[in-house]
Amino acid sequence: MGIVKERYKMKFAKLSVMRLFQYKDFLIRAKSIGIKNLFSDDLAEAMGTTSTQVRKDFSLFGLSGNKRAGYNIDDLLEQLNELLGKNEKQRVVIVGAGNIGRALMKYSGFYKEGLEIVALFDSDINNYNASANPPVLPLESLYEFICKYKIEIGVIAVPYHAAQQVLDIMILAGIKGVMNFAPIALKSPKDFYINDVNLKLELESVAYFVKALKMEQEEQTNDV
Amino acid sequence: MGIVKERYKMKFAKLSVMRLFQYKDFLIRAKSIGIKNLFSDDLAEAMGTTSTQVRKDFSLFGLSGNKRAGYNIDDLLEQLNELLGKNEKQRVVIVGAGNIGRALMKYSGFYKEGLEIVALFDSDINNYNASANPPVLPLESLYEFICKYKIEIGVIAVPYHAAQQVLDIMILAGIKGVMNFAPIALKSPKDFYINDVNLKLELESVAYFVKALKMEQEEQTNDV
DNA sequence: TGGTTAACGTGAAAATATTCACAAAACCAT
DNA sequence: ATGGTTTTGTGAATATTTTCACGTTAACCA
Ligand SMILES: NC(=O)c1ccc[n+]([C@@H]2O[C@H](COP(=O)([O-])OP(=O)(O)OC[C@H]3O[C@@H](n4cnc5c(N)ncnc54)[C@H](O)[C@@H]3O)[C@@H](O)[C@H]2O)c1
Ligand SMILES: NC(=O)c1ccc[n+]([C@@H]2O[C@H](COP(=O)([O-])OP(=O)(O)OC[C@H]3O[C@@H](n4cnc5c(N)ncnc54)[C@H](O)[C@@H]3O)[C@@H](O)[C@H]2O)c1
Repeated sequence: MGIVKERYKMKFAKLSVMRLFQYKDFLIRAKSIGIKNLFSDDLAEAMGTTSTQVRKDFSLFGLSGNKRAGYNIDDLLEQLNELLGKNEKQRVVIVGAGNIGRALMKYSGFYKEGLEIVALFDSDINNYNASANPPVLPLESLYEFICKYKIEIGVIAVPYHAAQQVLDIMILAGIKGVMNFAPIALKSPKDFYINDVNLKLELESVAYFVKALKMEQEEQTNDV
Repeated sequence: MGIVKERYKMKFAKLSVMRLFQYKDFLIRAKSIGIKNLFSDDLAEAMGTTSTQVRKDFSLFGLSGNKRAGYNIDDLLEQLNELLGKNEKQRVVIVGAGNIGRALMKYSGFYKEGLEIVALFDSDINNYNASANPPVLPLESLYEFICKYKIEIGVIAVPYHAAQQVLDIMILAGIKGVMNFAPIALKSPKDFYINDVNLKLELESVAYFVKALKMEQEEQTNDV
């Protein structure tokens, strides 16, 4: 019964999962500057949330600390790594070696967390570079590559009109989840995970909320 | 009373706002291929949501269509542009001319939506390029630039240890909201809007949920 | 050593977000 | 015109997430 409940939570508490990853990053940093223990208050302060939220997140996933002494960073990190699966290395392919694809490729932070970008794929012959590390390969070899190396994670960084076609190849070849930068709602089987990252939307929304804040202030000034 | 309610909703229905921007993008595309009208079902299908969600979002913001005839794209786009503020041009500065900063700079899609990237700033002299368009300028000129051109929107694309210091300059100079790529919780006044975009987190979470899906399937196979 | 108390852990309550269910309007066919 | 059908618009219900409130417990202190 308890286990079923846990599974259920794991499936639905998406936002908690996201926060756990963030807690982990902060803990790694705290550890690196010599901190050994901290309280839920400290974590909350660093993460811009509340101590209740921190403890609730931990509670949902069965992570525990010590009454009055807070959390031991080493213990907590061990539990988090277990839970979040740092220990298995995950290989990732990126399709689209343009602005975004290359930016991700050059970022070194993924590797530390067990995510290895093993290859990029592009349809433009001018972008091929088989001897680079990671290599940029022709789109035509995508299917075979995924099958051969049993890749499960992909990134879609192609223009929106090519995104579904790329995804279809990935699904057929055995990929189970993607991070998608193309601004389009992709179709996939139910047991496939898509994480849409729409950077235009993210920036537009900043402009919107800035305007909204401004209007709110004007209103308050005009009131009373 | 009605207006107050609307304002309240505008402030809190963040996810609805985000979806409105997405509806808008889809409508622009639909219009460009000659479509004149569509139903909430069509929109829902294209966006990967439900028609109820679409109508509810519209309802919250007072957007309306025609019973039985659905929505006229031109009308709807006009209302959306009014609401989401396409009509004002917004100038944006990016701090950090590295992988992410440059990827954003090269993306042409912002301009169409009234977002103009007017300059990048960096602390590394090797990245300066005052004659490029947009120019890459020294960090030292950031404060003055923002003040001079009354910029309100910023992007933070620097390493995490530099992010707060960059934000502090921006706040002081009059910026009102940022999109932040640095994986750290930034401190800002209450009337400042921060949109955190944590790409490592987004990719890690794909790996996590793929694993979670797999475990779920295994469980189902073992059950019965 | 036993009382104090700071901090955790977690049900219950509140706030948000989504989905349901259906009335009302618009169009169509007759 | 009239009845049937389609689609919108929206309160009410449900689901999810966050916050509150407080019991519990282990560390510290006198
Ligand atoms: N760069 C940004 O800041 C930004 C912002 C918002 C959204 N996006 C979205 O992210 C995606 C990628 O953007 P970008 O700026 O990197 O684009 P880009 O044009 O720089 O790169 C796209 C790459 O995909 C390749 N490509 C095209 N069709 C392909 C196919 N069928 N298979 C394989 N490769 C193919 C192209 O050759 C190109 O190298 C786009 O969907 C874009 O809308 C990007
Ligand atoms: N590239 C990615 O795929 C990726 C993925 C996840 C997170 N991020 C985050 O996004 C941010 C930017 O990443 P990136 O890959 O573009 O990094 P980058 O190292 O390529 O670029 C950072 C740029 O910021 C400049 N800089 C450093 N300190 C500065 C300061 N005080 N003021 C102005 N400029 C300064 C550097 O000179 C450099 O040009 C980082 O915080 C990183 O953690 C990036």
